[in-house]
Amino acid sequence: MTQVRPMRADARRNYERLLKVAAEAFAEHGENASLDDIAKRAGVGSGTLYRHFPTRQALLEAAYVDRIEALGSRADELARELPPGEALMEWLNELCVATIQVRGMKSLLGSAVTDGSSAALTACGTTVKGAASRLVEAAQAEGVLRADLEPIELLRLAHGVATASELANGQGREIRRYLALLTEGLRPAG
Amino acid sequence: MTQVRPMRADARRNYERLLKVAAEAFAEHGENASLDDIAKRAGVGSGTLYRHFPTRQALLEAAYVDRIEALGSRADELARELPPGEALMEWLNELCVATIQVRGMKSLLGSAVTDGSSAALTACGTTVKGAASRLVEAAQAEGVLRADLEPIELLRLAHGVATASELANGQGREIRRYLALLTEGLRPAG
DNA sequence: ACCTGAACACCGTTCAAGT
DNA sequence: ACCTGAACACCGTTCAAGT
Repeated sequence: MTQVRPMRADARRNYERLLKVAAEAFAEHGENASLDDIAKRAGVGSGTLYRHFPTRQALLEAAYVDRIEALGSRADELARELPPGEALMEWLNELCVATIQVRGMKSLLGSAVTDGSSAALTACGTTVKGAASRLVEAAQAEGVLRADLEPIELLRLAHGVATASELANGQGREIRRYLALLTEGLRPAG
Repeated sequence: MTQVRPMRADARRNYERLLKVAAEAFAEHGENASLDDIAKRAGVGSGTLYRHFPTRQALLEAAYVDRIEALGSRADELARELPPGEALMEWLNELCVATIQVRGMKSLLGSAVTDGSSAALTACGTTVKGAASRLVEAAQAEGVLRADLEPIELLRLAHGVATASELANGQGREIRRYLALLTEGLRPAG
């Protein structure tokens, strides 16, 4: 573990202002919000932004850490309240909703499950994959989920479902239907 | 129908050079290839590019019209050769492969099935949706596909499957597996 | 140790002037 | 009727100078 020195007071202040402004900017303009504009609105030079967050991904991740953590603890909450199969489906639904409705979250969640992505190894990726693994294993132990399904595959498919719902432009109204189609398959019922 | 006046010789020459160069540029740099660079490489002013193709989408569509048409006729070819269910699955597989492997095609195919997108009404959207409809109806008539599934929903889900496969970074190796998971559902077999 | 902001390279889009 | 390319506004990134 690398020992983290405490930041100088002005550095810490800038860091926090940047995070606050960045969250607003991503919410307003989406994941491609202007970095220069974020620095200006936070009242710092653009170099300062780059010092704290070398890449757009880094800033995106820092701005949404708490939301990702919330998704993680939500998984365990659902696991306590519902049977494994239902807990998994409900969590996937909330994951997809966040993917679509929280602007900037999509690219973050996407790179968390991208093979070979450096972001996949960061806090965000670890949290999401951990949560998915616990729910998947419980559902498989119960016999309500294919045993050959890897947690990361399910996360990728959920990202696909979110993408499909996004194309329908219904602010996520189609998520439950598309998740159900994935779960039940495309063959006629019965 | 609006009568199309033939283009002036130099206009036609520029139009064709732009298309050729654009296809190369999209293949090389992806859908965000620099428009300015395309104009330069085609030896025309940037204004000329904008005259012929007012938006990036318009250029993208023009550059890939023939590939889209090929997907359309491929659907009918498969319908003649295979039983309806297999023809549909094979076509979806080829659609997903094109989505991932032909750079620039993804955004085009995406906007073709985006609700409210102007591109959805263009030649590209009509062709793809027509092909999907024919295959879907045949499969439903045979009783191998859910009767409540709309062709456009299936196209959106296929786009989602392509996205999921893209995240796996396997150049499309996962497409067949992910399509199978969608078709068969996530519950244990048997 | 950290911050600033000018400087650079790049891009999309428009439009007055040209043929 | 069509083309050219300068002009404008914008963006990401770096780095010398400052505190």
